[in-house]
Amino acid sequence: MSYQHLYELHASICQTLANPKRLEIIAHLRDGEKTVTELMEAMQIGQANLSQHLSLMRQRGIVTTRREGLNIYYSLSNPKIIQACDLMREVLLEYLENGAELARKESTKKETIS
Amino acid sequence: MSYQHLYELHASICQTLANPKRLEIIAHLRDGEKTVTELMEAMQIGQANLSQHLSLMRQRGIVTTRREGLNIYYSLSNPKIIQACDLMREVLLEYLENGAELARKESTKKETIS
DNA sequence: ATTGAATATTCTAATGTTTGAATGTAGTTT
DNA sequence: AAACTACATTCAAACATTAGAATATTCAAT
Repeated sequence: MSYQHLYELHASICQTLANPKRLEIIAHLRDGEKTVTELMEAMQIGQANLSQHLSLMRQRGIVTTRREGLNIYYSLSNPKIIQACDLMREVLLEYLENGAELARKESTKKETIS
Repeated sequence: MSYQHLYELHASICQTLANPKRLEIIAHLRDGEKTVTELMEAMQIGQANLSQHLSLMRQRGIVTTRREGLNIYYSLSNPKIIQACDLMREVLLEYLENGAELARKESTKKETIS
């Protein structure tokens, strides 16, 4: 298996997390399995679209399913997904704080100049 | 700031990692800053395209730059990015191992059935 | 001032993603 | 077996991403 191909697979994992609805799904599954209906009620999303997202996440190995009667329970397949999401969230928050700081300094600079 | 908006920002961080070339750039920057030319020589990529990827990564706060004469040095802005990438790589590898296992079991199943 | 090297930007065609509407399927209840 | 519930799939339009070609910018050397 070539490195190029590994990067592509790796990218497809990232791609799966690169959508606000899917991140929200992950947040909901963080504390245990949920049915599609439960997710649909918790989120603001149409049934078809939710199903599409879940289907993609299942294909990529992010979630697994279990049927019980009419309901299908979705759960995260690997706790490291939560860790990765949390880390990226931290990167985001640090960026926002930093960006706010930078913006403040920049505006001060401009004020000093003008 | 609404949760929806946070999910969107979070998704845009993930989106930035969701490309094989950009993951490769991150891998190259993992052990220190590099110029565009160094990256270009290390990777199989055109100059314009590399510049586009770097520009996107800079906008999203993934990398920072420093100019020295003609050269511009790029470096990762936050070590947590490496951690997040590593975690996702682990998720991928565990999935591949598992998938291989599943595929083996599935094929055994089919053999048993037929 | 001109030239050359390193990097960035713009434009565009090809390709990929997202979403809702409509329809299909699988299990359950009556 | 017919009707119902929970979920999945298909289709198509809107939108976003990717990459190369051409062009522009920025600094350095002459």
